[in-house]
Amino acid sequence: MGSSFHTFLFFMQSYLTSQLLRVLSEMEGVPVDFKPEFEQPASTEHGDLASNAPLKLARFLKRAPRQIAEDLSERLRALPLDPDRIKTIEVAGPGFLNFRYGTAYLFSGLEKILSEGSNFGRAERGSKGTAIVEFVSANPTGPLTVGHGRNAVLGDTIANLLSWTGFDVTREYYFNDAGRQMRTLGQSVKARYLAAVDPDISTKTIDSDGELITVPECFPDDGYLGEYIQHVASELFEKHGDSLVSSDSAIFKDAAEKRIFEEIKTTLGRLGIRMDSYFNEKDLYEDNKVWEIVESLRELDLAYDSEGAVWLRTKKFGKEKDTVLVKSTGEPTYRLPDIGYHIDKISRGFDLIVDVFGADHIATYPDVVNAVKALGHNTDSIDVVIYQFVTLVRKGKPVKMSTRKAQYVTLDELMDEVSEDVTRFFFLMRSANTHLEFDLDLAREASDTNPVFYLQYAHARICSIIRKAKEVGFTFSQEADFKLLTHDSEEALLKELLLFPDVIRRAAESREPHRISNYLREVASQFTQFYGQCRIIGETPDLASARMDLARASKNVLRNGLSVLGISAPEKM
RNA sequence: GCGCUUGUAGCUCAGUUGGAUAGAGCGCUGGAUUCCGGUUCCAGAGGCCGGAGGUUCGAAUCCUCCCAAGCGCGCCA
Repeated sequence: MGSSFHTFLFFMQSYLTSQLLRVLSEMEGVPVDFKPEFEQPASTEHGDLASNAPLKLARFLKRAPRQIAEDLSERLRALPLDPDRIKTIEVAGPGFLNFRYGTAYLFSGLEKILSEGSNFGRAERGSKGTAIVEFVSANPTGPLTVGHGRNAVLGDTIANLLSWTGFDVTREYYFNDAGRQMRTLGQSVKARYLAAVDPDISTKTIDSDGELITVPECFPDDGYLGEYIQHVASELFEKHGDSLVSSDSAIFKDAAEKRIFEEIKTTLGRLGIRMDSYFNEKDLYEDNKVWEIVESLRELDLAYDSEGAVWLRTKKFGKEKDTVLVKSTGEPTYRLPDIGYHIDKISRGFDLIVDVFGADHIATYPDVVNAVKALGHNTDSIDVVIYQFVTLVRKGKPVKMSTRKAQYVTLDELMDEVSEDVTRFFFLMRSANTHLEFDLDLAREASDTNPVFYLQYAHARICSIIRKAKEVGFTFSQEADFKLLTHDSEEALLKELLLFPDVIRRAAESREPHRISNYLREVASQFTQFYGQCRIIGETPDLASARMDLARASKNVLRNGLSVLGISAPEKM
């Protein structure tokens, strides 16, 4: 089964830590709780793994760091270190200890990549407990937009990462089909329906971001102008004729909601996203749960009445102002059910609760977490991932977008234009924390300037080599002798491949999928360098099979990595 | 005005949680290649890491103050 708990780096670091501690225990002046640290040097000249222990120890031992480094390296050599694992120790720079891996250990890693196949880099399911990732969570008022797309892809990939590192993951979509937004939706549909029934209905013009639009007289001022509203309306007209003219707008709301939700699910499906559960905010109002929360907050003096509304004392959480929890109409603002929702998730016993929110929530989500905490719940398991907004760029200029009105690019349109794989990748190739500039011209390009194709091409090329070998009937030796892999590019590639489980782990822990895309680019690059310098077919059977195994291992890592990102790994392009 | 986030090569962005000479892709300049897929590879130019202080052996990274951008700031979510 999976290996990621005992990753290659983990093995090396714990081995070197134990050996270093052994040596340090014989030296005077070393603090008892001293823990050596390791890092992967930026430059290969500095070896495979480096420790700054001598630098850290300088102030305790009152000796020059380099001197300490020399001393330590002498003592480590005298142990001696296992040459299969560590080939060389060097003292360098201001006092670093640089270690280089032994090839025997690298080759056992290669065997592992091949034998674990699609599980390489994956930890045992459930070994870390359970996690819930809440994402998308758009209310069904219209098609998903590009902004939702970033949320969806980010959430789904974080869920993948958590699953790969051993969590049993639930993907949840939280929505609200009550409230003002949805009423407006119903009214918008009804107005369009009435216009379909009676084409001569009186109209008015409204201003939408400077554009004048003609709508029926009864169309709500902040109504939804998207074309899909008219689709739903004309469907209702075709089906029911004019029999709904005097119906309540709730019927129209329900019809629109059902239709829109189906479309949302279809859109998510195109991206390969399947939710495990849909949580309707409405359910929180059963058993009076949310009202009990208000009472509890009152008892804690965190809620009070004023101007006919109930207020949350966010000032106590360090905010400048208090905020409304229940409107004077008696309707809660989103904060209250959100508090209830998080308490619900905590009570469902998840070990990790991840929320994926847009930058517009950045200032408000702490209120929710603080309230949950004040109510006596442990909020340590809650982790909020915030992503910045997306700007579509065409021909170097930003594409204008206005979410509420008719003028926006839907996620479906984006996928139609640049494909599902490219959409996912572009959302994942930058850290969530930075503004994403989505260059449509670059995304459409099927060349090496487009990073997705670079990765997929490397995979397809390996598949092609395998096919070719079969075609020409090339014979490999039974068992590959990895010792024949002596070329620099072979060793560099193998070392890169072995990092995969660690990259997965770190990306999962920091909830940063972009680390995977960066890493895969590196793998693809290392592979093409190897490919450029070393031939496979045509070499002696021994060398060819060793290299073929290295190529297969590369294919395995590329495929596993792409599958974490939810992107296809084509055999041909 | 206040809060959060961000500021790194011409452009888009990484930067292993404080390490060594700050990197990649694109673009630009120059080269390579009879080949298992030219959707390739190599080299070069390009930087006051927004600015100024501070912390220490060591700062793009941590602290303070400025400057700029994005998001938010009592009954939208």
